[in-house]
Amino acid sequence: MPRPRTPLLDRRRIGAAALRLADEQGTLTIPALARALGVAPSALYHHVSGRDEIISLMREELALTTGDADQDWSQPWAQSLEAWARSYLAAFAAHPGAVPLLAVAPLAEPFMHAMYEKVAESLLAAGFAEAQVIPLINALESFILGSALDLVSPPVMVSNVTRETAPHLSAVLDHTPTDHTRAKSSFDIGLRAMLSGFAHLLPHD
Amino acid sequence: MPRPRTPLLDRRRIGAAALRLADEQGTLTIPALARALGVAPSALYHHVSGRDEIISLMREELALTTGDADQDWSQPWAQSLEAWARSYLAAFAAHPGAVPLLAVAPLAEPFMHAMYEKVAESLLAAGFAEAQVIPLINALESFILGSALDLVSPPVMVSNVTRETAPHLSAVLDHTPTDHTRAKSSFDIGLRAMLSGFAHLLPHD
DNA sequence: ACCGGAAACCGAACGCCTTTCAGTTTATGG
DNA sequence: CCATAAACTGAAAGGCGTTCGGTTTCCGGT
Repeated sequence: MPRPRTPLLDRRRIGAAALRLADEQGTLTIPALARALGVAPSALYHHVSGRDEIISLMREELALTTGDADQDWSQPWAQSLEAWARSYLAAFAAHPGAVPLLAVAPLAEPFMHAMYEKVAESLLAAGFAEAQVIPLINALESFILGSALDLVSPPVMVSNVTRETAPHLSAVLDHTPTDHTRAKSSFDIGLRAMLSGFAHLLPHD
Repeated sequence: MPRPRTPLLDRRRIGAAALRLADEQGTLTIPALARALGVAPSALYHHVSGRDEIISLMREELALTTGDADQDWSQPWAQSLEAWARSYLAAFAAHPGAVPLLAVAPLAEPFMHAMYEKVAESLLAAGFAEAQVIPLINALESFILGSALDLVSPPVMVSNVTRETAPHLSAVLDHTPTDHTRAKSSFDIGLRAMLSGFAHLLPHD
């Protein structure tokens, strides 16, 4: 078969299809991706260097399709940061099947820089020390990523054995939902705790 | 070749060898694991159902070799929790090459229950509501897991382009180390923030 | 308007990995 | 003591990631 009159592939389309596929199937294979794109597997290698780069493109696609533009950075820093964290998690949660893939992938720089710049500006304006800003962002990001993994991990089954050998654990588990609201409320409580902890680092506090 | 007089394999040895191998090589393949154990690849399938179960065994091994026994749960809850979190992260950090594998693996229940029971007891005694305990533990665990991934992720390179387009980000990056102490201080600041945030949930506060 | 080179894709092939299965020898227990 | 199960081997199937040579189409310079 010949070269098509109009190209079938470009990096953007590859990333989008890969994200959709990984989200639906939970795995990403080159043959499946090529099939979804209507192309032979080898065609992909004219646009990307390999599977790892495809995963990077998935993260770019995630950043692009995530509405991070509709974010109000003029609010007080804590509200901005909370909104940022929630939209960040929501982006992952929108593609549950792809999270395990994206979690261990190195982040695509250029698309993160714009966000980072805004967060850094907000935190500096709030009075945080320059040496604190990156650790603050990293800590929050680690929490978000860990929460995303928690969100998509299979629900924890509690064996009946636990009841006799671990009374306190059983007691608190009785007060905990087993569905996906558990991960959501864990994120809520952790996010608020972390943000209120950040507030105590400010000088005038 | 025949059945050996004394078995060469058991689940414990498989898990230990897999953890060591993944830590050193960064990847885990059945042929390499079999080679390390001095057996044929097919021999492994008489003890485990497949690769996924081997990864579960790695987590068991991690829990077993981690000194979580030398933990003093009689301290004030915040100190106990901080010590727990630090030893948890240290366990991951001791096997950097295996972290990406372990991060996305479902956790091996029975080995977590003992720890969870202790944490739950400590938090209940401190006065936290029963419905809060599991979310608190989950939030902390998500942060720890995310930090472990951050710890082993390749150092973020800052392109020079950033300097003109993202002045605030550049400024704070100048005050941030690029080596692995960055991830460590991010964990420190996040952990303290989260714990102090937890304290505010207590009624008498 | 032409033509050489690059671009875009296909098909086949290689090497590796996971998993299965039939066979061989040794331990075990009733 | 012997049948049965356990522990391992070797070969083979099927899949995946990747490379490479081949074919057709587009494009830029003259």
